[in-house]
This record gives sequence, structure tokens and C-alpha cells, in this order.
Amino acid sequence: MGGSMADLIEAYLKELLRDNPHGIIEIRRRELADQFRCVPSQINYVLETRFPFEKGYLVESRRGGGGYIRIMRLQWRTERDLFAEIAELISDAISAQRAEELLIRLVEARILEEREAIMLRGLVEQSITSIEPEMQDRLRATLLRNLLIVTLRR
Amino acid sequence: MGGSMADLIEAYLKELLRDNPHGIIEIRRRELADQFRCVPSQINYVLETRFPFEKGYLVESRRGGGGYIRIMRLQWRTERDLFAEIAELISDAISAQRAEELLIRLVEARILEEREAIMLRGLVEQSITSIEPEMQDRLRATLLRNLLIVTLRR
DNA sequence: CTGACTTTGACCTTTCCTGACCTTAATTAA
DNA sequence: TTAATTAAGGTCAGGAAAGGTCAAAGTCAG
Repeated sequence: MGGSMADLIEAYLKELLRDNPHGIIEIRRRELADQFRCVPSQINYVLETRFPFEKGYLVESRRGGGGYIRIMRLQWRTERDLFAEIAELISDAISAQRAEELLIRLVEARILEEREAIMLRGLVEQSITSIEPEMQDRLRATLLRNLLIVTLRR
Repeated sequence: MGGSMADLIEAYLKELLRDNPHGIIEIRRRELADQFRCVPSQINYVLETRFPFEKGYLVESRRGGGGYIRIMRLQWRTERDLFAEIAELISDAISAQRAEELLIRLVEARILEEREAIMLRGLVEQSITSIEPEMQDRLRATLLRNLLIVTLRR
């Protein structure tokens, strides 16, 4: 928490996020960079290091004229490090059994509805059946992670 | 929505389409261009990027005096049409963009719920990114097909 | 001094906007 | 009835306007 440029930009963006009732903001990379007198790629650095999924944020963007960067704060943070924990549990591969356990936990924690969990399980297992077995755990992890990202968003 | 001119024109046309019970509208290119203070070819750009067949639109036009541009939103008439077209659109490989377009279309056609679409969209947009690039389009096709089968069977 | 974090800049990709030039259809003049 | 004119819309390439990536250089606590 020094006075580094990255810290300043981070603080500024988080203030904007707090001020926005939906926890969603849109910025122009170039503008923000000018505002802080830094190079545009510095903004990317801040986004990567301060607003990653594990910390409860989603970032999407569009290039070209009228481009933008949209930062969303994920809600449902009943547990402070919920997202970090999910990310850690899933990592880059996860067995069917561990995935099942995770889903049960999420339901018990009332983070997922029962039928949402059922749907997620069905989607994931169905999707990976035709994939080579060696790939399945990795694909399951990717699928589950992304499903959870989008499900827990907003 | 960046508020680029293309976005504005797109929104305007889609509103017209929604207001029209048959999902068919006719415009004058020159007129529309004047209305938005842009060059006429900008209209073509919007039509190509926002209303292509893959996204469920048909555009036809006529030159010369009394010329026009007609935009139609396509609808699936039967379930058979739906699955046939899904199968065709997906085939054994599908790009991220095509997949996204298909999902948007399914939502617009009210075949998928918004919540379901969000979940599936998360998959097709992001899940594949950690897989080797050469495999992505094929894997995406497999995934999407299975996901849709599971989801649409209810 | 070293390793982690930060900052910068060169180069890349995507998306958008414009203008010059082309094609087609309807209308009018000969 | 033709031929010329006028009134549409179509194409394409180039430039501009974003944002993305990556690696090298800088900084700083320990």
C-alpha cells in the first residue's frame, strides 16, 4: 500500500466501484492513463494484479473505436475469500469426486441453489464425456470455474 | 456498449425491429445516414457486423430509384428446424464468435433463459482459453453441442 | 545484492469510420 | 422505344481509434 502508481489507480477504480450501485464501471484505457500520466499498459498491469477473479472481479473489454474496459465486482461475498477458495480448490484440474464435493459445499453454504448445482453437474459431466480421458480433469476444472464465475456474477 | 456510432445505429434498428410485430423493417440508406450524420457506407458496416445471417437476420436490398434495405429477424418455426440449424452451425468445429452469436440468438428466440444463457455463454467465451489453441474450435463444438443437448432437454 | 513488484515502450490485433468509385433501377428526354 | 439522366444502394481499401502483449528496465524492501 505504498504510493505507487498502481496503488493509486487501484484505489481510484475501487472508489468508482463503490460509488456505483451495481459494482460495474466502464473506463477508457487511454483516458485513465492520461489522467494518471502513465502509459496505457500500466492500466493492464493494475487490472491483472489488483482485479483478478480470485479477488472477486471480472474484467472485459472491447477494442477499436468506442472501445472500453468494463470492471465488475462480483457479489455474493458471504465469505471473504470465497473466490480465492474456489479458485484454489479447482486449480487447473479437478476430479469428478472433488468437483462433486465442491458443489455440495456451495449448496450447503447457500451460494448455489440446489437445482443450479444439479444443472452445473449435468452440464460439466455431459460436456466432457466425449473428451479423451487424460484431458477430462483439466477440462472439468475449466468448465466448472467458468460456470461458477458467471453464475456467481452480479 | 461503447456508444460508438455503429452501436447507436444498431440499437436504433433493433428497436424498430422489436416494435414491428413481424420483425421486418425497411429503411433508406441515405436517409438513415443523414439522420445519424454519417456516410452511407457506415450503414453497410452496421448491417454486416450486427445483422449477419449467423446472428439470425436476413438483409435484402434494392438499388436505383425507390431503392430500400429490408432487414428481417429470422425465427425458428419448429423444433426440427432448431436442432437442424444448431447442428449445422456447430458442425465439428465452431469459433468463439459463432458460438456466442448462436447463444444470443437462442436467447432472443426465447429458447434459452437468460440465466442459462449466461452460464453457457461463460463457457463458450472463456472455458476454452486454457486449452491448446489448435484444439479450441473442435473442443468448443463438442462442448456446445453437449451443453445445448443437456439444456434444451427439459 | 537479490528477488519481487512496478513502469515503460515497441509492436500487434480488433473495431470503426470515411471517401472514392462502381452497379442497378426508375424516370425522363429525344 | 431508346438513350440519357437521376436516384438509389454496394464495395473496398485506407486510416484512425481503441485495447492487448511482452519483455526489458527500473525500484525498493530485506
